[in-house]
Order: sequence, then structure tokens, then C-alpha cells
Amino acid sequence: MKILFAGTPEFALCPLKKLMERGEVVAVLTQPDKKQGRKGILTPPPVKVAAEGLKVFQFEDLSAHREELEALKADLMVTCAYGKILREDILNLFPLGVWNIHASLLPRYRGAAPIARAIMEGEKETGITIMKTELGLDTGDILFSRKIPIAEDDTAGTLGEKLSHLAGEMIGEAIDRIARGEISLQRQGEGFVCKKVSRTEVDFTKPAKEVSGLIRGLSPAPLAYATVGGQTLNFYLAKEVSAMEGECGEILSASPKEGLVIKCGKGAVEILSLQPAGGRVMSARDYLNGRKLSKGQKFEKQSLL
RNA sequence: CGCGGGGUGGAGCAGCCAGGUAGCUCGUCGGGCUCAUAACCCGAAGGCCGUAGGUUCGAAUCCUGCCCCCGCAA
Repeated sequence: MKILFAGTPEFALCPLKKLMERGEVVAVLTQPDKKQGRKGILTPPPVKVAAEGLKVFQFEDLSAHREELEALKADLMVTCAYGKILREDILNLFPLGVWNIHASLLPRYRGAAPIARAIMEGEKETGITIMKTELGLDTGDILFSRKIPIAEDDTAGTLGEKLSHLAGEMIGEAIDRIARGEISLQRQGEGFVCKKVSRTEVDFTKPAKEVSGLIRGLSPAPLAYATVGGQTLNFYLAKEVSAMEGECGEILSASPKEGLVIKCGKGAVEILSLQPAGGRVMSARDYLNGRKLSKGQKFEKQSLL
């Protein structure tokens, strides 16, 4: 089986490696290098790095390079968080079709950031769906899907890793099925498309469950943040804790022993891991060791300042 | 020249502005208390203060160069 693999971020690595082990990848398609970080260093996407030794294409406009893709004579194409919408002229290039690996239980969470969305919505489980890629965004018929539970302490990062591994296992099976012609597709139900997630200020008037979900869903990027005492903190991990009296956004405890607990609209959250501006990511306990916060202080809404 | 924070025992910080015994909280180790403990008490180990020069009788502290880490913005 000759496969063209299209993917970009970390998440696509397990499936890519799986297919590379099987020796089926004839070429890899990924996004162009992008400037990242303070110094604007041109950084290649993870998939490009992992695909070392293979032919890698980083086209801005696929249709303009249709002949090159056609010349690969690939049997099928696998897409996995590639980041570009494929048009019909590309979809038609592969005799066995184009198949997509999506990190949600479709039809839920189509589009961008399905992992983050599932956590933010407080889902108890999510999964991987392998489906036919068609013109509509993540609307294609489903080959099969598999579930995985979302743990209380899962972040988009940890859950993404688990899902990536699952995707790696599933893609091999999917290719085998396709090769054998055992393709029974299932139509998707109604769904909606999710937008990209972006850096968000925590609203402590929301229920603790939502606050925790927001923090974990946006971790380790693009992160949820809040400001207290003039300093902005990025949150990496939080959990709900039993409710105590206090105003929304008020610090209920801030000692290395008790941890950093903040009152929310309903219940409270304990921040477990955070990063102060200019500092490294650290546990809330380490952060509090420098005695920076005290009980009773309140997080300010930046938008109101 | 985008804006900014920071490099001090294992961790998080103070000390720097007004040079002159290396300090705090936590952890670690030892001991004590306790039915017991992540609790409490006592004690100990552990740092060429990022690096290279300079000023000085004396530099973590002042001056200069360099390296590294990070937040925002793009």
C-alpha cells in the first residue's frame, strides 16, 4: 500500500510513525515552517521533523502542485490534523480514497481543537474517528471509531498524547481493512463545527467545573490566564474542590500546604500547576513558597481595568 | 532594533537602589514527640550568588561584554 500522509502537529506523529514502520508512506504533506517564539525562529512542524528521510511537501496551495502529488501514484491518502481543507481535485487523486483521523467521536466536535473542546465541555469520554475525507469539514462517512475516557486530571496535552497513541493503533487496522475491501461506512448524524481555541482569561464567576475544564482544555497551549496583584498567571492544571464561602475570584487559601484555592461561581478550583509571567511552569505549591499570595486577595478582571 | 521579567544550596523566593558575617519558606538527612501522621519540636548537610573582565581595602550588591531561561506581542 502506497500512502501519502498529510499532518502537521504532535498529534499526527503516532499515526505517521505507525505507517512509516509499515513502510507504506511514500511522501508526507505538511504545513510550511512557521515563525515561532520571541525571536521569530522559523520552526518546522513536528511531522516534518519526524518524517526525516521521506519526501516532504510543504505546499501553500495544493492544487497548484497537483501533478507532483499525482506522480507519487499513491493508493490512498491519510490526513491527520493537517490544517488545510482539501479540494475535490486533490480528493480524486487517490484510487482508494482519502481517509481522515479525527480526534473526537464524530459527529461531535468537528473542526479545530476537538480535544480541547471535549475537555472544556466537560465530556467524560472522547475518542478517535477514522472517516472518509470529503468536501464538508469532518462530515465524511465513518469507517470506525474508538472511545477513551477523559480523566479528571487530563489536559489537552495529556489527552492528546493518549489519543495520538490510539490513533496510531487504529490507523494500521484501518489500512488493513481498506486493503481487504472490508469497508462498511456509517453516516454521521447532525453535528457542528468547532472553532480554534485561543488564549482566554478565566472568568471565576463561572462554575468550578467550567473553570477547571477551560484551564485543562487550553493547557499546555494556548492557556487560560488570570491576574492577581498586578501579575498575570498562566494556568496549566486545576481541579474542582469542595465549595467554601467567599466571593468569586477570591483566594480561599494560598499556602504551600493547602494549595491555591480560588472561589468560583459554583464551588471552587484548586490550581495545581501554573506559570508566572517571566517564570517557569511550576506547581502551585512551589509558587506559593515564595509567599506571593495571601488568603483574601482577589483575581482582578483585566477587561475591567 | 517590538514590549517586558529572570538567572542566589534540590525547589520557590528575599537580599541588589544607599558595597563589608549567605537569609526565608519548602524539601532532604538525623533525632525527639505521638497509637499514628503529609502535624509538631530540635539539629544537620548542602551555595565558587549564570559567566568573563573592570572599579574597590573589600562585590550577590556598582560598571561593561557574553551565555542561558521565560511572559506578552507578532
